[in-house]
Amino acid sequence: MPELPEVESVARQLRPRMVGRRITAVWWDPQSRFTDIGEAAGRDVSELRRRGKYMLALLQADGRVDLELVMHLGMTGAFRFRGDGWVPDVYVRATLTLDDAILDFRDVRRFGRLTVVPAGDYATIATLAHLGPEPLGPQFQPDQFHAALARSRMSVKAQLLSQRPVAGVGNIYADEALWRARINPRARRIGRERAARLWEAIRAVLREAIEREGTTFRDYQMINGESGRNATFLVAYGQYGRPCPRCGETLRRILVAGRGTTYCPRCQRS
DNA sequence: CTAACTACCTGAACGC
DNA sequence: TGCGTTCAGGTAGTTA
Repeated sequence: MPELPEVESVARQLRPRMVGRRITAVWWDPQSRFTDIGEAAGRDVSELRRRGKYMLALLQADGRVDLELVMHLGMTGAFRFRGDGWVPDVYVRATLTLDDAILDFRDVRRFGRLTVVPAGDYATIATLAHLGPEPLGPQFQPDQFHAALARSRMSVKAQLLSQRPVAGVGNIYADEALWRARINPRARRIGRERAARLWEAIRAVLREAIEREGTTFRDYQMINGESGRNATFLVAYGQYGRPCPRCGETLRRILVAGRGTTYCPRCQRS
């Protein structure tokens, strides 16, 4: 379940090996739900950005950026360069041939997506088009975050997962941040003070996870095939049945927005 | 429009 | 040991 820290770690490794290269050919599994990425062929990658859980490769032809390759890892997506101890297997769903390397996109569960859009035009990708601010960027501010949460009547966890109040938070870091901020995942009205606490918790949890290059349970790998080191630091996500490290109460597992959710019934009361 | 629900996908874990 | 069932979860599409 790659979320912002995992995608950031992948982007950091991908960037130096993609930017400045020409995509000479592309292949994708016709059975995948990828839209056509054929337009990427023959273009140069001028920049690799990350927005939330998306990676965006700016593509230029004749020195002008006109297209964008949008990449999402979904649940099990990973990029690997041929060589590097990596040999392609049956789960490779797309291949980008660069002028000096071959890059495979491997995705066991096929939840990942690659698609080419006109530069900056995300009309066909609703989540990206309505994506909230970067949690570690200057646009993400406590008051604005409070106002964004107040605009919806969904539970706070469902809102985080929607990517609208803030970009890049998924199931793992939502549970971690809500635990840290002592907010019940089902809470629907979040006051200014608690919004500010959650704002801080999201930033802290993501910053720490990025330092450890993400959380690996099973599938997430970086370009070099290595795992992230954050899994052993998780306090809430998947820790149900264990005592809360803060108050000792047994952490409970519930379903929120259709997702497994772990929280502390004592210190995350409301 | 909003919010809730479901499908997608496949290996791992579980139950008998 | 073997086989069937359930679970995980980000997003898109559908429904109310």
